[in-house]
Amino acid sequence: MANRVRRSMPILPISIVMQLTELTARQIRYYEEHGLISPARTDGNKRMFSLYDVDKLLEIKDYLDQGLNMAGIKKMFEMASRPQNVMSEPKNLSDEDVRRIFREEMIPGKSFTGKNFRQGDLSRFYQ
Amino acid sequence: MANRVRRSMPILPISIVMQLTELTARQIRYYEEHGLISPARTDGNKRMFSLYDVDKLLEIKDYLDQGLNMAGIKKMFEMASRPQNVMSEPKNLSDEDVRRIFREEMIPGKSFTGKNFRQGDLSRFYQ
DNA sequence: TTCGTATGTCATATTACCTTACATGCAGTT
DNA sequence: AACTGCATGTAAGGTAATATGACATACGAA
Repeated sequence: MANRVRRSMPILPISIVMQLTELTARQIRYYEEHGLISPARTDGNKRMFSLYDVDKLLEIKDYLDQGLNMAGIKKMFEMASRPQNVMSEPKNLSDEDVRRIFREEMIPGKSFTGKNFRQGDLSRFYQ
Repeated sequence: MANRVRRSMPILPISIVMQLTELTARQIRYYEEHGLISPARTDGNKRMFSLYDVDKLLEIKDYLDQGLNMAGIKKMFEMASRPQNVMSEPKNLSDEDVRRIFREEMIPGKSFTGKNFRQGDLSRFYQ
């Protein structure tokens, strides 16, 4: 379907991300400082966030509620970003496969049903 | 489908709208001055645009290319925002009907196929 | 030419964001 | 109780990205 804004396009200023996530600027910057997100920057050094970043911030909130710390959350993201080794057989995945899997499993909004993603967080902003 | 950002939510600063539409700030403000768009404002008076606003700006560009002036474009928007009188019979539309028609015919992204909307303008920002 | 329209450009003001630094509340340790 | 580390609050000082208003300009129509 061709009618969905690119989730990776940096279009949101921090003020809007604060509203969408109910996080403070301090929190958002702190998470960036610890490598959990990497928002784009304008020429003038202002952070610009994508919808993908917003999804990630909501995940971070959730993990924090569950008692994880920065290091733990970072690990979770690292795990989620590589194809998991379900069986022990070598899979012989091509780069293209990896990219497809990443897209389908990691990027929220593609398959919202995976266990890595909670449903309903962004639902108030969708119609 | 529940997975589309509310098109009416003001989330975009003017700099991003400039990129998305390839309009200058001057142009965007001028169109607002003439009542073609009505972006929201922050507490500090900065304009914040919705995706709906972006669609409208792209329409304005198109109409300008076709030689319309501000007044003409405004009329077009007024026309598009009311249910057109296809047959001369009284239709007995309920308020709910009117709202549905408005949604389906006016709001871009719902039915992108109507003659009121050009396809492909925003396509580079969608996937 | 003169006029109107859409847009460019500049000056000046203010907001929204930046970084840095220090403060604070709390959970575990010792 | 005192000490530590972590996540967050908060304040100071700097600047990018807006805002408005005024004047300039290109161009087509009268």
